[in-house]
Amino acid sequence: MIKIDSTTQTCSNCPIRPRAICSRCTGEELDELGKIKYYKTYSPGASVVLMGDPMTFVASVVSGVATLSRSMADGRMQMVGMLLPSDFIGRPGRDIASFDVTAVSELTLCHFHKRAFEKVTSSTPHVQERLVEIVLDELDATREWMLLLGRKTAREKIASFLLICARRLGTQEGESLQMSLPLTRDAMSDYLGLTIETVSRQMAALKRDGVLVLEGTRKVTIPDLNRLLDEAGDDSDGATLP
Amino acid sequence: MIKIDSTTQTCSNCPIRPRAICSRCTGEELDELGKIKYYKTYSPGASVVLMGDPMTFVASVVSGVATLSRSMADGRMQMVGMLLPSDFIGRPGRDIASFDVTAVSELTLCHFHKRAFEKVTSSTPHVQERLVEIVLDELDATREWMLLLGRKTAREKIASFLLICARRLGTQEGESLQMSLPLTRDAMSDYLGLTIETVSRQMAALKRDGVLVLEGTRKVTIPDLNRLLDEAGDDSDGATLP
DNA sequence: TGGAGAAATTGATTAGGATCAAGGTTTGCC
DNA sequence: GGCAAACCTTGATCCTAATCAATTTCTCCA
Repeated sequence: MIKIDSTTQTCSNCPIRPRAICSRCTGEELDELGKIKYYKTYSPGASVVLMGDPMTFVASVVSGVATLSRSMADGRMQMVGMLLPSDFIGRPGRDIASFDVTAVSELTLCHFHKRAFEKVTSSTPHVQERLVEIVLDELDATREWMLLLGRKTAREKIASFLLICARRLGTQEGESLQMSLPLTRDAMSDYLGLTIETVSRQMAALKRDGVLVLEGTRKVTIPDLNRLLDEAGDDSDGATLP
Repeated sequence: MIKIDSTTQTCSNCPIRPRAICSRCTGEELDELGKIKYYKTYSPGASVVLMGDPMTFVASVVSGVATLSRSMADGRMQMVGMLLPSDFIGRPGRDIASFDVTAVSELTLCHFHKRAFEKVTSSTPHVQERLVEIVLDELDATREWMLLLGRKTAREKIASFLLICARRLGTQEGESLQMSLPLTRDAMSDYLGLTIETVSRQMAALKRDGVLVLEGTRKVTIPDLNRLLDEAGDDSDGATLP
């Protein structure tokens, strides 16, 4: 029987957070799943799946960071999503991966066999409904990202990225907010549709202007979240992560 | 009882194409829906829903073209999707619209009350499954579009757009392919993350280079689809429409 | 059929980010 | 601790697409 640890918001029987899949699970529905899970670890840079590969599993991120991306024949590539702990990888009903999944840090996934997973979801209406919701959330976040890619300036893109990271990874520290960036400058440039040089320059500019404080290259402090929000040029504060 | 007209691939009882929602409906599941549908017409430029509005219906496009878009406080906007006949508008389980829907031509929608629709879907597993699939398709198309917005040149963007239009709207005409563009230059620029001037110039360039033939401003002939595919710089030929 | 307004094209100029090219810093490992 | 490789920053220059500014071409209705 699956229990939800309401403190950590993490399902105690599996690393899939309630918001990811089992928010309404009170009982045995996912029990079978718990029995068939297995863990797998990937080193930084390792490929989890390649576009076109058969997808025989669904999984959730236990620890580390992974990216979703698509690339062109000549090597240009665009990240289309970033996966943090508790995020879900998988396409119920789909057999072929439609993008690359790559580990950007030491990454641990909790796998489930896709068929078994599908068996559970298809026989459990509320899990099915939750799936539609998850995918709709992803779609919303992805469309938000389209606005960023198509219309925002480099500075706004960086600010938006920091904002998204702050929302998911930031910890309050008195007035300000602290976090450790999940991506290298290089991966950031892939995500934002920029070059690494532009990312570096704009980070420097935001630092110079007091929007952020950098300690080393990854540790970021945001002294004033509203200031960052302004810089991101965002209407909606519902920005989430594709 | 819903019947599927296999010739037109259109459900005879409602204008939702089988691929959109009821490909496996052989019987009464959607019967109730057929009774409660109603049609509504919008003139060009009219707003169907605005971001943040309560969404009390789901609908499908009967005729005309609509766009999905998001905009920033200062007026910059980005189209995030284009809806052609048979496409589906709606977010089962969602009460608030997360983008604007606008008619770009005379537009007729077939509406269903959302609650009634949800009742049908939630009690019909295979319709539920189909819903997940529809949203996953949209997600794939949207991610494909992210690659375009983030990494393609203006010329490649135009070529990609033409390719997508050709796939959905083109009619074989001997060796070549003909179609009528569904969007104005202005709407194209919104879709592609460009300005209207750049769209115009690149269309002219592609015409000059023999990739397309223009008759008036909307009628396009593609003499060689492979040439266009090259210009679009696309790996996958699975490009679909967000 | 003519004319007005919308839509599209074309030209000149500018600017934001890419590219090319060195240097600096971290990080990790022996 | 020292070294190498990866990662990051900074500078100079270039180029693509944006911006500003007129026309020109459609469209559609009186």
